[in-house]
Amino acid sequence: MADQREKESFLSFLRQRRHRVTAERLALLDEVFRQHGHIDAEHLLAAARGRGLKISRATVYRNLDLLVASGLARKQRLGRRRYLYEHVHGGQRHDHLVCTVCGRVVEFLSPGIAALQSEICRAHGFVPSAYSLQINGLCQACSSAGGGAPRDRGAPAETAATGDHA
Amino acid sequence: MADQREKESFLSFLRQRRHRVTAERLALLDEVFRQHGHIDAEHLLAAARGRGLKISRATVYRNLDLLVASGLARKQRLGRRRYLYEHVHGGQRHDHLVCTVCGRVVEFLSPGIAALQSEICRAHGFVPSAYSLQINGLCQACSSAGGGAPRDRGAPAETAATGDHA
DNA sequence: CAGTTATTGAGAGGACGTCTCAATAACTCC
DNA sequence: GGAGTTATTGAGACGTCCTCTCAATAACTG
Repeated sequence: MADQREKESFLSFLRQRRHRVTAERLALLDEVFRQHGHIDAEHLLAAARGRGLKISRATVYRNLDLLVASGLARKQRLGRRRYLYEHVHGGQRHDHLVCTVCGRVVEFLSPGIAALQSEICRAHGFVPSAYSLQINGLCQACSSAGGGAPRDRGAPAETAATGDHA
Repeated sequence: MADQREKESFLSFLRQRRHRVTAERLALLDEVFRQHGHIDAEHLLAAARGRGLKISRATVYRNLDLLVASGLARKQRLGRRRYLYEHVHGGQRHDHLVCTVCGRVVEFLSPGIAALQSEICRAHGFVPSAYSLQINGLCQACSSAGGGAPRDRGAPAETAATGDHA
């Protein structure tokens, strides 16, 4: 698996920084690779514990941030309150459509937008380190499922109520 | 002042929804107009109280959200933990550059990006209600002040949150 | 003016991290 | 391998930023 390469990459990042390769880090790393798509710290913690690992919340957060620092993950606020972490795949930047009704997240790529962003940064003498673009609204399913009848007691995105213009 | 028109607009929004025009709402509305640029609920609360108003936190949040619902404001997570509310001026959408060092927020307009976003939504059958684009990085001042800026790689840390462990 | 009901205040509650600190365990060096 | 050094860990207290509850209050309505 390509996971192997990422793992290597993380390990060498650790060593370069003189960080230690602990059992917890490795376990967590495995746990991360087990996740598909977005990684939620609290879920990750629960999952790890569910699997019998004895690991503390602080350790999860610390190491997730380390993963970000290593460049392997990206940290963002999607949807509601939590941060979401996600793999960074070969420098391929993507952004998100978040359904305010069902919470579904759709990823999309837009080189065009990326280019415009770079241009804007240049224009402002701004040195970017992270982008975050997200569009909230109704996904196809929810909008065809009848306007405004939320049939899901889940956790719709935070900007749900904002009647922002389009 | 154009404030007057916005106030009107909010009042009629209230009436339409059969909401009441309370003293607190009006005071808060004034307070909001007193703010320049971004509105921070906690600051707003402090400011209102500092001015002698007796108002509860819950009321501030409730009414700020109402302001958003009315379309007069937008609610976003900029920078770190808090939400920021900001006026929506005549449908003119703008986005933000956020400096991870000094926290400065620079607004910018990009019709090009807006257009691409609409196109993406169409392509996904997605009905957008709110956009949020933000770029974190170093503002001109901070990057030329050079100094302690983390020099290492291009690690995409979302906020300065993870910029520790030097 | 009386009645109905949205709104308020105060503070409890809760989500989500972040921090502290003593105990532990990875590395390093011999 | 063993000792020493020090990064890392776990547990939980702590902090921030909202959100909720509920009885009291005050806007509208007729």
